[in-house]
Amino acid sequence: MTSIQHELKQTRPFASKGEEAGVALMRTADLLRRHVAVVLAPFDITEQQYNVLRILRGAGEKGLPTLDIAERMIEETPGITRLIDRLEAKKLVTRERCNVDRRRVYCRITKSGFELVFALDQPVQEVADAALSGLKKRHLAELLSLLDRAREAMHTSLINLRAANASRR
Amino acid sequence: MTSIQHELKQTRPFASKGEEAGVALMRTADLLRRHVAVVLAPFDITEQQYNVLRILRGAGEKGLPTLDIAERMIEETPGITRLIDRLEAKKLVTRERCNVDRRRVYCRITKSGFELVFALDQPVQEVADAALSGLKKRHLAELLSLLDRAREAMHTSLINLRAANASRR
DNA sequence: CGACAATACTTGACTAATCAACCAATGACC
DNA sequence: GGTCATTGGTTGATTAGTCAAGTATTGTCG
Repeated sequence: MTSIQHELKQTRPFASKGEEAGVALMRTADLLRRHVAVVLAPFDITEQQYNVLRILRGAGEKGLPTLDIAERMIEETPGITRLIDRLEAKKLVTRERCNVDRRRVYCRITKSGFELVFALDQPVQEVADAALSGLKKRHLAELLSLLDRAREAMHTSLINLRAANASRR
Repeated sequence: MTSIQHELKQTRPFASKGEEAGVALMRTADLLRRHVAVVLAPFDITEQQYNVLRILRGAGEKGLPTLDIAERMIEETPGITRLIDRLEAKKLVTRERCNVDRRRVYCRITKSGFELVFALDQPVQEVADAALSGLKKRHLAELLSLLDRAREAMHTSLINLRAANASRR
């Protein structure tokens, strides 16, 4: 009986190693996500909102068009517009329509948004390191390389899957 | 520049290896989650609903009390009651109050719920294997062991974190 | 230059997740 | 046996996520 089976009190075995690794992967990520959420909660922002703020900090002065932000999110987010609506309401970002290409809306982080992300830098790093403290440096590097390798295959297969699914209608 | 930085078009470096591994972990898991979601979509159930059905299949005839299901979920779900409400509405599970301990509500999978999970076994396993096809057997085993090790530390630290946060009020 | 496709969002309608407050049943203790 | 904490679950209010359809702008090509 593997550790993940024990954790989830599973009675039946996994159909394949891939399925087992997949379940372990999603569960581990969820646990980590919740670590971060606990740190963010007192500041009244969600992980996704925090993710946007960090992206916009990285983008600098000129900001970034809405959909470019969506592309850079850790977790895919179709509701990017309303996500940014909420950040705008909190005055953590501003939006401005681009004059060169009037379809685009540039988003920029505000001063108070910047201060918020900055204040969160240390606690977030600390919680991430603490959460993964079970792994030594060498293990972290190994994990990273395995994950990179896994994602490579997934990136193309997800596109294919969706295309196949869409055409089925 | 690492692969995850390139993927997210990140301009600034990660503060620590832990943070970088954490981001890679959440992104990889999200990608996998979406693979599964695409497979489940035609059957009109979400990943969480599917997770509950699989748990109840494993539980067998006698079923499982509501909160016991919550404990076994891959992703933590405070909204377990309403999640099962929806499964009940679809006639995929039934609920019955326990006569021995009248606080408990036992949930059981129905015949059509069982048939649905059964029909999904193969496609779900296939998509998981396909998604992780970048990793050879040996790699999967390594990944699994690294994830197990990571979760061990997280399990206790999350409880502590939440307790510390709660008492701060 | 005019039709048509593509891009970059936005909106509406709906479903799902979250948190706190609640209620009922049980267990523990004097 | 009566109080009080605990357990197991539900509900209400709010926020967030999702999908499909819509609008405005731009780019393409005959």
